[in-house]
Amino acid sequence: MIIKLIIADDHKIVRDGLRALIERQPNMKVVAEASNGITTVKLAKQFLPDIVIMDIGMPDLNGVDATRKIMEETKGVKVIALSMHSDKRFVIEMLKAGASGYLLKDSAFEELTVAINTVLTGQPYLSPKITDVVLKEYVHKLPENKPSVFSILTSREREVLQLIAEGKSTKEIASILNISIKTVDTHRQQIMDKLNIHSIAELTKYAIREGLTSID
Amino acid sequence: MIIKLIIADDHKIVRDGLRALIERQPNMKVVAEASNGITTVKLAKQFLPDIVIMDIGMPDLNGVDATRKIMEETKGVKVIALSMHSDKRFVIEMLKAGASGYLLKDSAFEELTVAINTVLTGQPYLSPKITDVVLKEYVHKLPENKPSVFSILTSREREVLQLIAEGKSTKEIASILNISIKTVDTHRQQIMDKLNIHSIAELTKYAIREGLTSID
DNA sequence: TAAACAATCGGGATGTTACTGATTTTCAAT
DNA sequence: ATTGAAAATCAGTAACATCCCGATTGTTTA
Repeated sequence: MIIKLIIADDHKIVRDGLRALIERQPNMKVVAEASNGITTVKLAKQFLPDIVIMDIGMPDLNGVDATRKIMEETKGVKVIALSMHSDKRFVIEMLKAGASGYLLKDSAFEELTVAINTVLTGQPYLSPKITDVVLKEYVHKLPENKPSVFSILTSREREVLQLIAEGKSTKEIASILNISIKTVDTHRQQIMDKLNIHSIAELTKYAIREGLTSID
Repeated sequence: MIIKLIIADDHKIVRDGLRALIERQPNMKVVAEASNGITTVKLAKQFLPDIVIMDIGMPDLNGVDATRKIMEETKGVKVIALSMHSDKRFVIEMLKAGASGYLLKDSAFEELTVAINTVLTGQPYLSPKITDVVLKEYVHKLPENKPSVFSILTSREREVLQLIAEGKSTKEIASILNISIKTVDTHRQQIMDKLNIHSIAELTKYAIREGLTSID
């Protein structure tokens, strides 16, 4: 039995590469390719493949919503997300939309074949780096529907983080908040421990991602 | 005669795909792969390939500066940029750095083989969509709307800035670049003076805006 | 050739951070 | 009202980072 696949990615050379890799597998065949979300949905309905390999960042219709539509409008078509983002919000949204797998583009091709075979047995497949993220989020969400990623940090910690990400020095922050430098130190330490981030640069990126500061 | 290539891209599955495509060409061989800029330069010096296929957005050292280094430190090694950006500044800087070709990831693989063969005859190759951008720039000599990081900072300064924005400490940077901590200090000071930015957080935001680092 | 730039390094004063420990405040639950 | 947990506060000390000064060497450019 031949496994039928559709490849959806907005970069043709990436599709070409994936097709070359997949067609080295004797039991797999790429029946169609798409470079945007709308076409992907259309082709999925038309070809009813076993698997759609879905990039997230695509024009017209993003991979998440394309997945949702495929789930609504077809039966038995599984979606495996192939993304460069390990951002937990993307992962969660993709899984909510009905994806059966989530792979990072960092992965080796062999991981994709494992993912395809796993997904076809009805089980989900996640990249190891992704599993961690998802489990943490899941555990956090169990007791209450707290959508905020900031359930980790206290409001004071968020204040301090924001000021750090705005480029303020420890001394300046202490002055702005009318507390001692040592207290600011401790807050920063606590923030870094909680987030497992240990540089101002990465802290800044985190704050940007979470909307605590802007890039300007 | 076999054409020797090095593939540099931070996504393993993309490298896997490109390798699969290239190795279907009987006269081409991938002699090495790299997932960051510094390794790419090292491997180029070591293997002296005919062509380096170079992604622009890579950790440690971006594709533009990696290209510049390869031009300085090797002879006869051609670089073909493979980028998802058609941003004018990236194209111009990449060509100034010494790249012989600039392909968009939208391109088909066949275009890459054409590019490789063209570049080996000593001629440049650009994706059709790119040609337009470049010609306008050269013919009309439009003033660059914003002075980019490439015109303000030296290549060494950009290296240091990128590592700072990736969260590396002064000590780590000194170790990575094999220079003294004091030199890194001076570079950072020089960077901050030139940009009139005086915190790691704002430096990080600047690096993000200029494409020297990514938000994840 | 002189001037400017790039890359390298050092001394010394000051500021920041990591690690450890501790006190006070707040506030919800019993 | 008391207890317990979390939050917010602060300090000492060693290591590290940063700022401000100056300096050397090689390369490029006017």
